[in-house]
Amino acid sequence: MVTSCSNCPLRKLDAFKDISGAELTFMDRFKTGELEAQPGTEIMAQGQSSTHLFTCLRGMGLRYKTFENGHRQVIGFVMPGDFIGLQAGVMSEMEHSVEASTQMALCTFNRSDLWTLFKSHPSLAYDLTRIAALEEVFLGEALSVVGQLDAHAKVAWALQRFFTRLQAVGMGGDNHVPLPYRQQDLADALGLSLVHTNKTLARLREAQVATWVGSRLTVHDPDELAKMAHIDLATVRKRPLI
Amino acid sequence: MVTSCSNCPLRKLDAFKDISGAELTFMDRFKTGELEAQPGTEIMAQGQSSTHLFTCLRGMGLRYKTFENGHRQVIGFVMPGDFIGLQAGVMSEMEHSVEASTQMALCTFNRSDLWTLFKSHPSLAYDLTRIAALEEVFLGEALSVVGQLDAHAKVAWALQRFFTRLQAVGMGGDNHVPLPYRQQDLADALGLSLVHTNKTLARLREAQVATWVGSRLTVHDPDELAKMAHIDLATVRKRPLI
DNA sequence: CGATTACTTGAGGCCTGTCAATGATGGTGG
DNA sequence: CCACCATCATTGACAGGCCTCAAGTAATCG
Repeated sequence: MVTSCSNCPLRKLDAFKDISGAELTFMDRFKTGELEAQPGTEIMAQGQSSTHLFTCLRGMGLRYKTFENGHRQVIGFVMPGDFIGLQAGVMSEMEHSVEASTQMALCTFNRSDLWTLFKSHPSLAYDLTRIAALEEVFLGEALSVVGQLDAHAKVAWALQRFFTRLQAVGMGGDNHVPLPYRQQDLADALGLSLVHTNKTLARLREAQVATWVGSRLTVHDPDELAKMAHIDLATVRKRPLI
Repeated sequence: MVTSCSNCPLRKLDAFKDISGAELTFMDRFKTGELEAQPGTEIMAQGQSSTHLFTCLRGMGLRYKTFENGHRQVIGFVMPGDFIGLQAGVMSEMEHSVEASTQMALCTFNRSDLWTLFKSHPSLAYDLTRIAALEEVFLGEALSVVGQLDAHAKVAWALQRFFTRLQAVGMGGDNHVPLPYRQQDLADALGLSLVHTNKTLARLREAQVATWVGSRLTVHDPDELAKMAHIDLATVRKRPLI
């Protein structure tokens, strides 16, 4: 049973931009199907091209790069509404891998239809560019955090981002969200060791600011968390959904 | 005296993709003029929108974000052929600032014409998306380097990237390129202190691998440099020029 | 119920930051 | 023409944040 783009549950959310009826109709043709991915599955692989592009419909995953020496950098976390494979779409291949952390449902598109999208629906093309620019903004912020902040602020920033992003897509209650990652994932995202990440999380827990236990992140003091993250208030942007 | 896009000296370079005559004609109309920027000048400011977009024609600059606590993260370095202001173009505002390090010549475009570009020239829109994706790739790589490598490898990576990128745009001789930045800029890009960056550069110099003195970077041993940078050989991509 | 995976906690060491002082260079004004 | 100042590069000493090593607990699974 495949949900049509017109009935997409994500599109009802406030976090995503509205699009016109004509574009919705195109999207329904653009979408070729759905794909279920099991936890631990690699959805796209670094250095490979792909005939398919995806949008995350349900579930969560992560993007990462691996070095030849075994080190891993988590580039970002994939959540409902995220587009996957833009790099494979407009360049020869992906520069990072994408892996499912939970079970995921993905909308699939044909890469070969992308050019049609650009030719016949410039507003969708514009949205796609905006998505790329948003990704660029996020990476710039991540780079800044990893480069300039200490471990305490790094972890606070990550939790803050998780919280607001997941709230925006309607997951979780008023002071908690699901967070089905491992501490190792967070450590690899922030350029910290697992041990130090663990100890930093413990401090945040003891300070009654945020508690991340068993796939659930509870934020007791959002203001304090944002303050520790050294970020001027979260520019929550409406994002295009493709 | 404004150079037309058809005669753009950059377009002759091997580093940039060719485009069709029709698109060149459009580019000539799209380009509204040129702008000279003096060293130290802020070209675009973090948090502001802009009516103009730019392409770097000559000279070099840098992109950076500043924290409220005064820390600065250099997001990237601007070189000839780089597009500036995509974020301001497709979103409300820039998330980082851009500043001239040397005197710069910039081609200027009207932001309001961007939509026309998307509507009438899908292949240019495609190129623009590709530019955004390339930026994303670079930031992902930078994030990985800053997050995972030690100071020695970080500096080696940066010098390696400077060298190949500047060679690609035809600046410098066969074993040297101009590098008109300050050590502080590099330190802020890599998340290192100025002092440690300086000492690391000294080690690379003593090891006869690369020497960066007085705005000139000389690479004595490219292979060793790439090896120290822990990067599987530099995917040198042709990039779109807009 | 042994094996596996993830989380937790302590101890010790090193990489890198901070502080501080000196040198080198270039621009400016008396 | 030289004293003065500002900017940037260099070098040494010292401290601390974070990493590594190591061991133990908890939870899940076949």
